[in-house]
Amino acid sequence: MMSDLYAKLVEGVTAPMTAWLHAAGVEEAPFWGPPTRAGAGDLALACHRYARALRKAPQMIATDLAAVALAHPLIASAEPTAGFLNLRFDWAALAEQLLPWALQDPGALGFNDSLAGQRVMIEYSSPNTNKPQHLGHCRNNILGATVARLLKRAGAEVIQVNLINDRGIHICKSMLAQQRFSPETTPEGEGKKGDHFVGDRYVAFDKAFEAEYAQKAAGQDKVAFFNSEASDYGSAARAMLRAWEAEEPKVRALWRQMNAWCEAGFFATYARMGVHFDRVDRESQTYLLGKDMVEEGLKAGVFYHAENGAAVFDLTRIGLEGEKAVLRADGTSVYTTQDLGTALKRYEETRFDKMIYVVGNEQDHHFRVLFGILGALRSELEGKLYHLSYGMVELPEGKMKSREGKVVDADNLMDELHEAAYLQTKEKNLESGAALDEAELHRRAEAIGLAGLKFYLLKFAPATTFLFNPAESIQPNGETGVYCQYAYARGGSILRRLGEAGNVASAEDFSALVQPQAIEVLKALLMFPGEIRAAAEQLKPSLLAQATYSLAYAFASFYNHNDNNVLRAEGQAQRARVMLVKAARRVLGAGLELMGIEALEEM
RNA sequence: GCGCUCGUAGCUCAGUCGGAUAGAGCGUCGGACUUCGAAUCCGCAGGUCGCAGGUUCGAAUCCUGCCGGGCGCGCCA
Repeated sequence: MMSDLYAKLVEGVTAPMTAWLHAAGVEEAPFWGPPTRAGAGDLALACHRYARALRKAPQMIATDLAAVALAHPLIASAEPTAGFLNLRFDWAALAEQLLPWALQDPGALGFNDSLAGQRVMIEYSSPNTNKPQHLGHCRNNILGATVARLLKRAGAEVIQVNLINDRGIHICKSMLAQQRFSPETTPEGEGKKGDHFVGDRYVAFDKAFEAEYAQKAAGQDKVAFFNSEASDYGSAARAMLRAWEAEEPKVRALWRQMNAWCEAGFFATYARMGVHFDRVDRESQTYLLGKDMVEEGLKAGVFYHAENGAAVFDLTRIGLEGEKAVLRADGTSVYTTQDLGTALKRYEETRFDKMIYVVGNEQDHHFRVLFGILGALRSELEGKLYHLSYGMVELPEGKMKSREGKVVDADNLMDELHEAAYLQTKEKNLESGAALDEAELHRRAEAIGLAGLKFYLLKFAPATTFLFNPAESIQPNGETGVYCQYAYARGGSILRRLGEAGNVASAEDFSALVQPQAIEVLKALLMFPGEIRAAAEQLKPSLLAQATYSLAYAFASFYNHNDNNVLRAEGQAQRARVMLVKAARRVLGAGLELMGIEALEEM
């Protein structure tokens, strides 16, 4: 079975009160939630809104409802306060159902069927093959991979797709630099990852062009200079793009080689991050798509010809201003054209129910336009397209600017986090007297470094622009992935110490779980599935990170408090606590897994 | 100029389909290791929720105006 115990519980507890309100003439469904006031209980209802309809003071309504609520066996107390009704669960009684559920039911791990039968395609990463990935790509990759896992957990069939931009003027720049400055070199020869090798060429081109610009056209518009005949480098790059489009064999061979190197580097990075795709599209294969859609749209009146002959879409149709060209006056495509074609091709091939684009918020406008046009062309696509927009990542030193070389390279970042985690782990294990071999230290360091990075990238709502603090990310204190890993490992340690006594799957008496720390763990376990479901529905992995942290925090508080000692407990008290530890670890493990974080048995 | 978005504690961020005394982490300060791993834990202090109006039983949340930051507004990608 797969159930959300909390949802069931709330349903069961509130049904009689809903019926009571209904009988009294309240139409709307009452909104129950945790009290906003700390310590006020487990479930609350604001009764003020019914005062008018019932011609009764809120406090009186709350008092009447309290009597109804108390009839339920799992309600320990019902207090009317200032027009609010605050309910408290009987946790010891609830634990009797809750712990077996948390130990066995997939629903406790967040499995649900809210998207069952739905096919969802999610596009993310989408790098350009002219330079290695940086911190911004990390956020994109981790966000995309985690959303994909959340959607799967909600029962969806998920297709993860990467659209690699492997063509265009940017890759021609790298190609040109390679051809002119270092034709015989290879990544292997230089001992470099292919994407870094190609990135070096891109930088070399830019340097050469800057020198030319400084010499020939300083002070003038740089882009205009690049696009003019006056620039040798600009002209050569454009000539190479034309040669590529004409499928000139030598240019194509160089292009294939450069892209192969770069992609090999990308996929090594993906593998390290635990990211994988079901499908890889390349713009070299998609950039001509969409033209026939424009033809079709012209006939249907969705597009019209501007004065100079360009095919355009009237943006006022979708509440925006101006018009958007989908074919230039000379009949060639623009970026939007291929996006239209790619989207339709994917839809025809997969018949997705939903298509999610994980792309930075600087493209918010582009996607409004794209979705508007697609909806006008194919009404069945309306409501199926979603832009998962996310904010930039800033650094303690200031904003990331690729132009100024102020970027954090993804591979270097992972190396640095690994190194810091290695030193930390080595030190802690020396303190405790454990001598670990180097291989094991590095294995843990890698898991810890990545946990720090991933959790930090997930803990903020996608729309938030946030400041990434690398040192903070791998701290074992605070709201971090490492903290969650540590709680999991500590739970494992307790179970190892228990040995045979840890083989417990049931208990008769849960009254040992009345300590506040134990109740907080039960509460976190109970709330977890709803948070996972919300994370999937709202495409907000930050809810997953929060729910996992909340559980880790409650659990840490539990095993640190002497009253909850498991080893020294006996009989039913020990059995109940063992179940709690196992349940917490099981669900904690699920949270980590959903974030793509490795759960370590020991740290 | 227009559009979108943000402005909450010293710092980084939750909370925003209106609900009670606005939360968390870090940092500061103060505690807890003969007790399941002190990488963990417990506690104190800290906020006129950018400003000014409005809507109502009730506003960080909704509306209007203003101030300040970010991102966009191409027949670029």
